[in-house]
Amino acid sequence: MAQSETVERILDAAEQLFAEKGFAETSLRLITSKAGVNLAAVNYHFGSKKALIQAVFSRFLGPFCVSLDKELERRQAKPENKPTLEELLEILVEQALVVQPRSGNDLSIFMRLLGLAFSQSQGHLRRYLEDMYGKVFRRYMMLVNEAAPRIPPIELFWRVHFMLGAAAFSMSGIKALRAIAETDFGVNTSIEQVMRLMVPFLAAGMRAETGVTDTAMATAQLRPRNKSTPVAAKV
Amino acid sequence: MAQSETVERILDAAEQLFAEKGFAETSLRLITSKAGVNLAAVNYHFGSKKALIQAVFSRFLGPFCVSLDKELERRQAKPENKPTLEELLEILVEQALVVQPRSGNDLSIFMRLLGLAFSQSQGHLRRYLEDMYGKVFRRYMMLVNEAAPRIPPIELFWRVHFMLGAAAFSMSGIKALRAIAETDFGVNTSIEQVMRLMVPFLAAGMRAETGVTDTAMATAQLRPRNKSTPVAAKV
DNA sequence: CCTGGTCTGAAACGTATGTTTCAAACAAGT
DNA sequence: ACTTGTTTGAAACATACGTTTCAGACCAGG
Repeated sequence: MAQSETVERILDAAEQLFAEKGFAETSLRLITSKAGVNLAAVNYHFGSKKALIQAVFSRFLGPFCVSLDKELERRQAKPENKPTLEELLEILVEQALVVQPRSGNDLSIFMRLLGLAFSQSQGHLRRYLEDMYGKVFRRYMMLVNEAAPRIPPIELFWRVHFMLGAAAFSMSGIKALRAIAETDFGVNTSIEQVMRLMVPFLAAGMRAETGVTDTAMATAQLRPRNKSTPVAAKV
Repeated sequence: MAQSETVERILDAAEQLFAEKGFAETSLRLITSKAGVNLAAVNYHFGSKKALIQAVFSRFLGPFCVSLDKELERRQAKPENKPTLEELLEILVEQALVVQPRSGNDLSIFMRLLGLAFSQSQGHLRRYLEDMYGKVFRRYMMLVNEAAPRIPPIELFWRVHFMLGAAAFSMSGIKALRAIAETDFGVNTSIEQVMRLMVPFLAAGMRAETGVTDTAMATAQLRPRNKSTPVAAKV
């Protein structure tokens, strides 16, 4: 039995091309030719293009979520020093960095794929992610709520998604934006620097005074969830 | 000569479908059947699908940019009371609302299209937008710099894009996110409420303490631009 | 050295897409 | 009313895609 290096090469090529061009714009022929394997290999190993997309996400989001979940659990275990908002942000960055051992695979690919998952083709992928990684997201939200007790939980829910959007969007266009920044200001901004610039921006936004006036929204609490957990944003 | 109502119907249908499904996932046949016109009409009136996409953007971004540019010029004209960051945010929201007279066309479509322009198919559309609306963006950046004099301009450049990302992303998935918020918290959040929640979040992020340590970045100033203005993010 | 299942190579299939064609329908100018 | 240029309708075209097929290469186990 040939140990299939082919699978990894397909995943590598697909990951890179998806991040670069999106899902619909990336054909299987382009993927397989970049990977140097046969066209049929995709359908043989993965079954379909949809399954390939999910496999790409599983490979890079799975370890991240497992690692993040462990870290969050470790923080929850000692309630004497609860993490601040800044620490909660840094945990995300840190875990995202830990999980990226593959060559030529910087964080921008990670974030860009994540952004694509939400913005493209509202169908199978979103659902797949929802019930796959909802648990981690809810654990994270609980810690956020504890770190910002003065802000209504529903407002924090939205702020977390504003945060996610800022990160995903910036990383999506990071290549073009860096070029523009260099042209306009004459200095290069590395990806790590951009991420570091993001932390104070997001942390300040998270702990801004509440903008909620509606009393129903101000008092709404996170409901317990008994069934499987359809939550859109994980990470 | 028949005054072409067909063109408008195509643009309406295309705008809605693009926002819903993305560009590659929306076929011309779907557009024309939704618009109730013939398939050939698209290529007759617009020449190609690419040109149709650009036409959709021109129709909704053009008036917005013109209107925004006028408003910004009016503010610059009286330097005695410069706009605050909050006011600069509200100008954007206000102008976006002013420009939307078409039926069934809420702000979420506007923002979602904008997000798609950046995240999808890094090719023709981005370039088209860049040299079309760069001027307005630079005028806006100047006012932002004056409103937050303690923050290095390059950091403000990035923060404006974080801002844009938060808005575009949230509005992209607004439908799903609203449903989740309702399930999780039992309260409905209207689109207007979401936008209002965004203002304090973004304003606080914009005026957060600088995270710049590098002296080259701290002192970098916006360079004058003599040639045509390739700037990625407008709005 | 066979032999079994695992995997690859090259080609073909069916379908959907963007685009083109061309005759017919229409509106306006004279 | 007739003609001319403009717009539509229906069909066809070429291409690219995801998927399937199947003969054969590969490599373990006997």
